[in-house]
Amino acid sequence: MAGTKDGNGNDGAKPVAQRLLATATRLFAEQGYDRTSVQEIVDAAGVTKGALYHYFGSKDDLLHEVYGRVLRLQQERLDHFADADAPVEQRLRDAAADVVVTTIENLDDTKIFFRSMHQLSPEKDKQVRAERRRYHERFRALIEEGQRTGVFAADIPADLVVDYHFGSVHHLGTWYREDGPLSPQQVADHLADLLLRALRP
Amino acid sequence: MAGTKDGNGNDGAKPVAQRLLATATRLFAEQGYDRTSVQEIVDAAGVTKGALYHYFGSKDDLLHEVYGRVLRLQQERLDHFADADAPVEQRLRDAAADVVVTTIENLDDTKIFFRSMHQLSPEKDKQVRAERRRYHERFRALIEEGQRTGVFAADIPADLVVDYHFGSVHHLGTWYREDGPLSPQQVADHLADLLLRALRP
Amino acid sequence: MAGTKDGNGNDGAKPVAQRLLATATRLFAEQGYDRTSVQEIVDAAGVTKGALYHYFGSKDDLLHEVYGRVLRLQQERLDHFADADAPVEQRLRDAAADVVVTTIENLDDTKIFFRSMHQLSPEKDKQVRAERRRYHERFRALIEEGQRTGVFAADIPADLVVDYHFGSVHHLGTWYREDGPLSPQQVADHLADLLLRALRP
Amino acid sequence: MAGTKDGNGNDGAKPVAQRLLATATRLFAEQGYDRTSVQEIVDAAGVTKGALYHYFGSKDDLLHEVYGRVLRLQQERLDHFADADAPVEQRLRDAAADVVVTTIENLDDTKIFFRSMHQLSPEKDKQVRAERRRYHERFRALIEEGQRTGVFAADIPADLVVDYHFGSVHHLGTWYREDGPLSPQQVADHLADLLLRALRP
DNA sequence: CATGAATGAGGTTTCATTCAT
DNA sequence: TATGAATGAAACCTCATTCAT
Repeated sequence: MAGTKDGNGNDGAKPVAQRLLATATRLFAEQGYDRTSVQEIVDAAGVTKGALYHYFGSKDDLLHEVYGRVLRLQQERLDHFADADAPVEQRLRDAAADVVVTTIENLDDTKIFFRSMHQLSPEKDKQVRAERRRYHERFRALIEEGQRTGVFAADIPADLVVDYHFGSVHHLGTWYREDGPLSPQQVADHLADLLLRALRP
Repeated sequence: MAGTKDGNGNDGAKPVAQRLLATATRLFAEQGYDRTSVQEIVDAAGVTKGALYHYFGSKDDLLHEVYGRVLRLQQERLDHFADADAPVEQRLRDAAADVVVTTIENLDDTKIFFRSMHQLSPEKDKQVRAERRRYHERFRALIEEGQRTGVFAADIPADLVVDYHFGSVHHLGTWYREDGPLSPQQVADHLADLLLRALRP
Repeated sequence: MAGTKDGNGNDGAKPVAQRLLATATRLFAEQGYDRTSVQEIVDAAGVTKGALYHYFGSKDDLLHEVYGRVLRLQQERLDHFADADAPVEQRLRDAAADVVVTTIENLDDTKIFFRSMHQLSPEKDKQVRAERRRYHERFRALIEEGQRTGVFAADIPADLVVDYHFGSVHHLGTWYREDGPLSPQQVADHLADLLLRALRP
Repeated sequence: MAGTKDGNGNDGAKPVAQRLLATATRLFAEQGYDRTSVQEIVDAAGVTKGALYHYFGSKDDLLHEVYGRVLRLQQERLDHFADADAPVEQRLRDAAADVVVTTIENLDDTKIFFRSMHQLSPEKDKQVRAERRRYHERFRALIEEGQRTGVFAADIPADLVVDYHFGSVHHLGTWYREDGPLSPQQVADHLADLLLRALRP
């Protein structure tokens, strides 16, 4: 009786809601939000539409849940590294590398995040933008701190540097392959290195 | 009174095919490819669906045309700067800055490009990927040249650096606003600067 | 007042899928497959398009279902008569007459069958052809048996005789009228008679 | 300069109108009337739509022209054989065989004829039906003559016999293959034979 | 004679969502 | 909790025909 009830791949091991979310995440990442039908999701999850609408108010809700998970995760981790007791260049390096690793480890979620953000309903979009802004500002504060204390070059707007780094993070979904030559940590180290070098005074 | 009947953007001034393409570009950039219906495009362009399908074989074709235009433009400009007679750090800086300026100047096209690439039909997708690869390789060659000649740091994969820079270019559509504090040229100079600094040995 | 709300043929008495199939059959027979729109079918059946596509994968599927029904019916009946314990000329006469009667009794289905066969999708067409061939061969075997045993003229290809008879069956949809002078059984007897006479040695 | 003007397959050898009709006939036979678009016809004939509508009032007209040609041909030939100076059984045999041969020799036209008859506009349909009726009656008269004079069995309605034979003619398009084992003349002889044997008193 | 751009109605199909059970 | 039949709007696309040139 332990583990799964039946033998097919989509058994009842995980609670239905989680299974639906995981399936939707995979399909959204593979095909895009608009190209994925509710029917596909429930078929792949082995449930019926009624079940989906029991747990989620709409298809849009599913997308929002994916966002929520990835946003909470990244914010927590950024706070963790930014609050550490270390020189600012170390804290920035750690934070910059960590977001790369967690992005790669959750590549499906982040692909969806960056590609489908503009497909949320207006109200949810507003909410997500607010959380994104908070994240951006925390990261920017690190850069500004370094600029104030003279360890980073100050002749460049901190906002631009944030977008510079997140551009490369955003882009990971386009080119990173699990079976490529670099491990997530190696990519992270290289990208953090590039950022820190670019900020050398 | 010059041109045609009325003064707004949707009169009959431009040939129908061009008008359709321009309208589609704008709507795709604003709403995304999937969210934009053929009906919306033809209504906004002031023609009927029949006219659209007279000039374009499918909705997919419209997207492909947008891509073609931006790809040709960027490849031409990259070739121009990469072939120049100047030190490699100058050629890379110019190319890196130029792609930022032209991306901002064609922000609708490039937004579509980066967001909707994966929504092309398989055959067209293949074709676009091939052209993208050619672009990528030309850019990478510049970096490798600098690494070989010792003017750029050699302890980082050139491929990764290309994706590093194009991440920030890709990202422009997400944050750049015409009415923001920085002109396209200023953004370009800053981003090229960041790249060149990151590559200092 | 038995059954459901109203007394006309399109109430909710029959399950929706059956009602759709019956309606489609009638309309295909009257107007042809291509000339009958899905909208006409659902309007006549008193449901919406969504309902039709809930039960049938495509318009093509509807046609295929009609075929399936008539093919199964005719094959069963042919097998029944061909397997009987009687002289071959009796078995052939019975089979030949029966296919005429059942064709007339299901004239809508068979009209569609003969007129629209070539409008099936390639894969379904292949399947139908295979079943038709099986039917043809069973019928031919009867003729060949009579030819071998000397009760039928042997100087004519059995294949041709099968097509000779089925030509007249095929043709029934073109000229037979319910209110004409001959009952289905009379037509069947005459046509079987013609076939048997033509086969006299 | 003799013959054709240019080297492609659809040159100007034949007058445009004839070329259009021949092309339409082939396409209608291959794909059916409804499945063949005017665009396909003009593309295959190497002209433009304007040209087609210059010569033919509508797509329907093309179909009607195909019918007209085959109807005139068959009526002429039937009249010729029926008016001959020979015993009625000879005249019937010749007419019955001839319609088979000319049907096979114009199989495209006759396929269209039998399959698409019901797709004519009401007025043209009426006209075609009238000509068909005239043909049918001429053929029936031969049978009745033989029945009156005792050379044919009289216990069967002459109308039914006509449809019996024309069923097999109608059916030719379904099974006859140019590369099959029987020549048109052989098929014709066999089918005429079957008819005459069936009519033996 | 012939062109081909443009029309506008209609084609089949998909889909998120609801609701009686 | 969960089902799945049914909705109805909207999607992309096709086509016979017209008309200014």
